[in-house]
Amino acid sequence: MTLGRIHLYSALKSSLNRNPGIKPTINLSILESRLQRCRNPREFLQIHAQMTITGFIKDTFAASRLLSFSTNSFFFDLDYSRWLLHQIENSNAFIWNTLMRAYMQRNSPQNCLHLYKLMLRSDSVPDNYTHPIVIQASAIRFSEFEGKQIHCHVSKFGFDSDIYVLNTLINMYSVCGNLRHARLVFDKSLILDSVSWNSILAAYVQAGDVEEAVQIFNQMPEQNTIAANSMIALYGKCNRVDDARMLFDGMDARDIVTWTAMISSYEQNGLFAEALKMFTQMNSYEILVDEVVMVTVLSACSQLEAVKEGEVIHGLIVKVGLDSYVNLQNALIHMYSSCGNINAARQLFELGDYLDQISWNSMISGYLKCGLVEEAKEFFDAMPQKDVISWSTMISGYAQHDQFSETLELFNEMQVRAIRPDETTLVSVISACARLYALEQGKWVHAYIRKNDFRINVFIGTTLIDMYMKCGYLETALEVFNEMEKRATSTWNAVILGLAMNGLVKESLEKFSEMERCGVVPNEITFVGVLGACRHAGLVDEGRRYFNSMQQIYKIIPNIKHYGCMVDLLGRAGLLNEAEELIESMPMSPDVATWGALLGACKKHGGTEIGERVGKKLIELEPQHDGFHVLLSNIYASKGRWDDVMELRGMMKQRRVIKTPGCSMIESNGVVHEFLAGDGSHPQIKEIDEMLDEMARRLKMEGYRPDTTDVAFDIEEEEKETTLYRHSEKLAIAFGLISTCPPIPIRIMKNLRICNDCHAVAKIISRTFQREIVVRDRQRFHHFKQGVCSCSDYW
DNA sequence: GTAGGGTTAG
Repeated sequence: MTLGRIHLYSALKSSLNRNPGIKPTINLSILESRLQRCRNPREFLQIHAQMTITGFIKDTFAASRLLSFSTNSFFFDLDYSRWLLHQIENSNAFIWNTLMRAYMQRNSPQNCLHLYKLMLRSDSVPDNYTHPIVIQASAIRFSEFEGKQIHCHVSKFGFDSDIYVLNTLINMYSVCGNLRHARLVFDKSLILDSVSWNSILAAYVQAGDVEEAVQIFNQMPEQNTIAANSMIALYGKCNRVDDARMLFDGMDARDIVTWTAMISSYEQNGLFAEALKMFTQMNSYEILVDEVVMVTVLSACSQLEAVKEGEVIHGLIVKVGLDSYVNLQNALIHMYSSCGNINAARQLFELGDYLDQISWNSMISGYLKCGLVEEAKEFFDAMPQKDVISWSTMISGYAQHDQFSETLELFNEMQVRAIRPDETTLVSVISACARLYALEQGKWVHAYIRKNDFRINVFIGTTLIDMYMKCGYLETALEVFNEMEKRATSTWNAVILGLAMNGLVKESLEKFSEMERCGVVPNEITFVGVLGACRHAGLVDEGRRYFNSMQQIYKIIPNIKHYGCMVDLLGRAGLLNEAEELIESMPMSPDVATWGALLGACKKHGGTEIGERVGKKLIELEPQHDGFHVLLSNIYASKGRWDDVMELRGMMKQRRVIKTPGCSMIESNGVVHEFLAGDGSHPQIKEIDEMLDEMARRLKMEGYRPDTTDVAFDIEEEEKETTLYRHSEKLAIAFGLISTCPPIPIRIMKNLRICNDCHAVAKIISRTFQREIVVRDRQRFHHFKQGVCSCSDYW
């Protein structure tokens, strides 16, 4: 197009040259009036040709009018203006500035800077307007290197004391993160105006340095609205919403930015209702709303799932004509889908004129939020363009809906398509590995992270620790922890929970002390870990102490999980009455898990009276739950009350309660093998049987007697032993002995809790076969080594 | 020509 116009220009010029007789005159006032009427490139080119022929183009001011027009006209692109600039013989700084500014307006700082270089090589000398433009260009490119070079030019050309130049320099250094230089320019500057103060304040605000920002703000000769607005926003970001509000209340001139900053402060601190209240208040002052405040308020509605308020705001957006902002469209899509109204979101999406990648991605996440995983996948597959976030949204969506195999599959597909995942994607993938116990996959992702230079940030690190802990890889988990530069509370939590889960109770509680010493504030989850640690080791007194200090020192109100831990801790220690009293004292209604803990304790400690009561209650509450029937039946069985056992089994049959079969998994050469109790379906069952016989022989030599107390069937002792003998974990151990070699531990995952007998057997096997055995049951880990278990037989 | 508010996708 540009070339076409230039050809057109040449044609016009030569035609005018061929008719020297009709050489029209042109002067400044004619030029102005003709430019004013100029509506298309042809007219413009005629003017240009005329100016060239008449030599009027040599008039620098006239030439600048021409160029300026071209940069503002919609029918020329800047390549043309640039060509035009090179046609001008007597150009000056104003002309160069005009084009450089035009490049900035069109978001092209690189062209702006390139032009500056050309300018330096030309006859034109930069003026006081030139440097602010190019400094801004390097700021937009976050290029401190370029900015510094221009800073040198500023000195060279003697603009050291131009306040515009200095203020732009402060801004550039602050944007590039060089606070020190920003401050240096500020301090050296002899004239400071409100923009200088606002700029240096902005530097500290951007860096999140509240203390320094407050100091600057207080030193300011006059605290203007712009500065106060930034301070409100900064307070909000630093969780100092009260300070923000105080400043807000003290202001006498508030504009839309002030209100937005305050509303967003509330929002960032989770005070969504307060944010909405502020918005209502703002409207009563008849302040004109804009798209920024609307986006903020819609986000509050999403968080509150306040669809009614969201609809009102939607109406307002349409009424004031802001509905063509794509950001607002997206915020609306998000709001509706967060509130569960996927149809409204879908409608907006389908009717939307201005959609972008975020709109598409928001729809995927909308479907996922509404639990429509398949629809999300269909939408994902149909997308014209997928970016990392599309992939990551879908991948984490699968993970959040417990579809872990799909998570890994989609991640693999991403690899096949050679799309580089980002940290967030990896977090979902690692957590899926943890949930699937897919240790090999998880290790692969860890290696992948290292190989591809991903930063192990807090999230990735914490997830890796969690995965390794859940897979029983303590050392690697701790290695990751030690290598991390930054640790959040959740990171400490992962270690505390993980160590406890793996039976290292002492170490777990030590980590908690270390956390306190490091000044990291524990949260609810930390205490779930700490109390869980106490529970695993039966540390009743410590447990009570932590339970109290959690409330008194850290002001954490115990939740149902904390109560559950305490009930379990007390119950397992045989303090059945105290456990039951604690349940009675709970402010919230106890859940099934809490009663279940008590029931388990009753089974362990023969608390038949409480057990029967609790068991019956639980069965009433959850008639389909197999575990409670089994526990109660075990309680009856241990007392030889076979009639009650039979009755219960009849009831189970009648209610079609299916007892979850014990299932153990073991990974060998990257393949996961599954064994059910009494399972004879494995292709290597013959060898497994032989190994089981060998195991039995050695066990006998060790003087082992089968522990049949967990077998709740009214059958002969010998038969009980046979049932025990084929428990899924024993099959898996036998297979592990055949298929893996020392010193690699035999790693087994079990869906239920390990029974007394298998526990005893695993201990002996670990000694007589000189093999480490790691069993992860649904509660915790058991590391068997040299005849001892990490749980110290307390579980 | 320089300075302020933001979220919407994981």
